[in-house]
Amino acid sequence: MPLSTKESIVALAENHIQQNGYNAFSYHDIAMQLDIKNAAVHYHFPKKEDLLIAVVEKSEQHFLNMVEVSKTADKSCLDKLNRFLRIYDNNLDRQNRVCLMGALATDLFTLPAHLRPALNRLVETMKGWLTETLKEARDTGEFQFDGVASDRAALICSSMAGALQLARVLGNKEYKAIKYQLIKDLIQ
Amino acid sequence: MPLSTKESIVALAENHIQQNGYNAFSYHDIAMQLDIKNAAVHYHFPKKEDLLIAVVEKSEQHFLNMVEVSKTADKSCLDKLNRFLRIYDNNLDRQNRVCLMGALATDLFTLPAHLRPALNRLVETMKGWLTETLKEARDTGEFQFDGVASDRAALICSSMAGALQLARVLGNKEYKAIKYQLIKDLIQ
DNA sequence: GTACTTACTTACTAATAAGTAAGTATATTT
DNA sequence: AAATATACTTACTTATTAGTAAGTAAGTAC
Repeated sequence: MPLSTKESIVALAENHIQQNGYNAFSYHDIAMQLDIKNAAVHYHFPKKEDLLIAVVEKSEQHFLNMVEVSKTADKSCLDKLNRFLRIYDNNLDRQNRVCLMGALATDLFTLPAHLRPALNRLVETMKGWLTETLKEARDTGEFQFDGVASDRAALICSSMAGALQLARVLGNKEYKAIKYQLIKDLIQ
Repeated sequence: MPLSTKESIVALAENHIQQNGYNAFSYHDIAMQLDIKNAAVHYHFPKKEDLLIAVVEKSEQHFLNMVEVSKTADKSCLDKLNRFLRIYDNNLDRQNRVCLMGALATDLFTLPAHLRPALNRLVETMKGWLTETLKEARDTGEFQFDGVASDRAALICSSMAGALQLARVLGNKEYKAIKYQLIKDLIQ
């Protein structure tokens, strides 16, 4: 089924944010793309921060859906990890989008305060799932790594966020090199 | 000696960019901080992009100075690596600044085209020096790691960029965990 | 069929932005 | 002493932005 106007606004806003950051798009941009007026966007999301929260919450929902699919579809922890990393691959493929955390981190202190718990929740959810996956993999002997699993999860999240950004500056080859380095460090 | 007005403008712009991004500061902000007028900033840097280029070039110069100091001051490659990582530590200490690459990556495609070679040069310079340091350390047996040294250097650059961003969202504990994980993976 | 809701449009406001043109005071050069 | 360069200020323009108030057309509820 086609997206409602409201859903389309969120999808376009997400894309703008991950393409150029929160400050680089206006309600007018989105209105034009949907062939509606500025005020129609305000009807659905009165303040720009309402739209931002919706984008972050949609992204968390999207991740939780991925987790559900993973439960039945992935047989190994490497499968799970690869599914996780595909989130970043997809961003790279969509015209070098950066990840949502990376896109919002720089502007974070200029953004409305109640964005922060929403973003924190999203990142904790992602890092938490990755931590559990790493623990499980180390228990079964599938992965080997030193230190605390949650620290390793934080390293992977920050590396991938940085990799998408570095790819913009140095090229996409860098992204792949970083990604395979991270995997190799786990399977040895 | 005190900074000239021109130098102060660059220093303040750098700080704004790494604090809140390129789009979140105006010439008016800088003028106010220096108790001069809007147009005085335009006198020194006619276009905002001129100021941006100056910030990136100053940052590269700063790095090259660090390299010179390192040549005589650092006895081991671990000393060199720690000096490199101190760049990021200093950003964390200065009210959770993100690194310049990370700050500009999100907005990159909205920025004037001639910013890109300047930023590319800065990042290549940093990555190049880190690559040489890693090679040297592996040759002497000080560090151990798999794969190509330049890939490992890319991983460290992206991880640290991401770590500063993740620290904003999840807290500074994450930063330290990521940093020590990276070092531990080299010295084992 | 009347009240109410949904999803908008029209038409605006207020604020902020980058950038410019013209003028001025002070120092430097010739 | 006159000309010129430096480092600004004053006063402005143009463009863009988030946000709003009031109106409307089409559907839904009762």
